[in-house]
Amino acid sequence: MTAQARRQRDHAERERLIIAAARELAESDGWEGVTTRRLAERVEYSQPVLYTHFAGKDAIMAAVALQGFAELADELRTRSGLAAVAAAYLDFAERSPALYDAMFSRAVDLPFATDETPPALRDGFDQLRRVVGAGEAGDDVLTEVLWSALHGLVTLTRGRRLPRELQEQRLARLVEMFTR
Amino acid sequence: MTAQARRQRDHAERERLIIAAARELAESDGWEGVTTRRLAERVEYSQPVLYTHFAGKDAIMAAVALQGFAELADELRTRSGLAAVAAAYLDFAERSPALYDAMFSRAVDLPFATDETPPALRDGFDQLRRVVGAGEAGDDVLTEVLWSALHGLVTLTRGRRLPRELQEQRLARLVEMFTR
DNA sequence: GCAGCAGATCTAGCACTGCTAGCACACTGG
DNA sequence: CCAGTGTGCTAGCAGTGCTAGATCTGCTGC
Repeated sequence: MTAQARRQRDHAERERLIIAAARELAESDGWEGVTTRRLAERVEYSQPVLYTHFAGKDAIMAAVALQGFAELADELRTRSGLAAVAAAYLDFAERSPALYDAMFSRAVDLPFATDETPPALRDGFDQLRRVVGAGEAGDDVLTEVLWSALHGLVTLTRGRRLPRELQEQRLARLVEMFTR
Repeated sequence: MTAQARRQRDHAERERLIIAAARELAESDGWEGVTTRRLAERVEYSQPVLYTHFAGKDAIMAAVALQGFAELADELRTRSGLAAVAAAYLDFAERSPALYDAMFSRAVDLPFATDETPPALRDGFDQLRRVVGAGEAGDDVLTEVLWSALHGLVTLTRGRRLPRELQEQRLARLVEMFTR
């Protein structure tokens, strides 16, 4: 029994290791640089081991994304006011681009906007809703618009479609529009 | 001379063919479904022929994107008013998802937001600026915010992060914020 | 009209990707 | 100490973008 328990514990520990390694690798080389071989080498196992933990590369990205949802929600929760929360959102995306990609850009097999949506993800959305104007009808729509604008700023900037320079001004304008 | 001229003409013609085939293939199977082999088969040549026209797959995507910029700018130009232009933008993205991806989401080797930015791309941005409120200082920033919001709506919806259903309401809210 | 050259095109292959089948080993329980 | 289970490995499949070298076509000058 203890042997089996230890095995389970080791298994879970190795799973954390894989997720952490994938995240680091993605953050330094981008997700296209995260190959099963490089990842396996990093955790000092052979590739097939990865598949005893995850169904495939997509599932690994989903696991990393899930971590990100929790972290983002936590960071947003500590701020009060629309300006601070929105700035924290952009800052998060800037600080952890690969993590942000896994969460919001990459095609990943997670149930969004349904009943089985992960709590952490729902939590992050709630943080946005909190500062948009509480309680009124149609708030979800307004929150979604805010989210879209923030997400657009992030992706257009990262994709070099928008220069990084004036981002503060854009954020200020956006916040202004939502506070009137 | 005529022989060489004809050869150049044929070459240009085949290049158009490749771009069209890539676009069709991407629109039906997504860009990850556009492989050099499938593309070559479609135009009835071998893969290496593609490399006499383009430096690589990225360059092919860039060529397709360039077409898209021109088409989008044309469509936006025919509308008047913020609501109509914004709706046309979303409609374009909805109708040609792969084209839109090449233009705004995929990592593509095109000079954005610099002096050598393709005229067609600059033109599209000008169409947005036209309806945001003409002439005033800081209009570029405001236009960029609008663009970001539209882009965010497109990508979050396509990535299944937002359900498609309430898109008209989101658009209406967004337009409302920009018209006050 | 023909020889020879030049350039365009193809076949074959490289190094890589995600993923999997099947074997070997080590560790567990008796 | 032995049987059996289950874990992890080696090797390989089918596919990717891209390229080197041979081949073959068609033009050019005699």
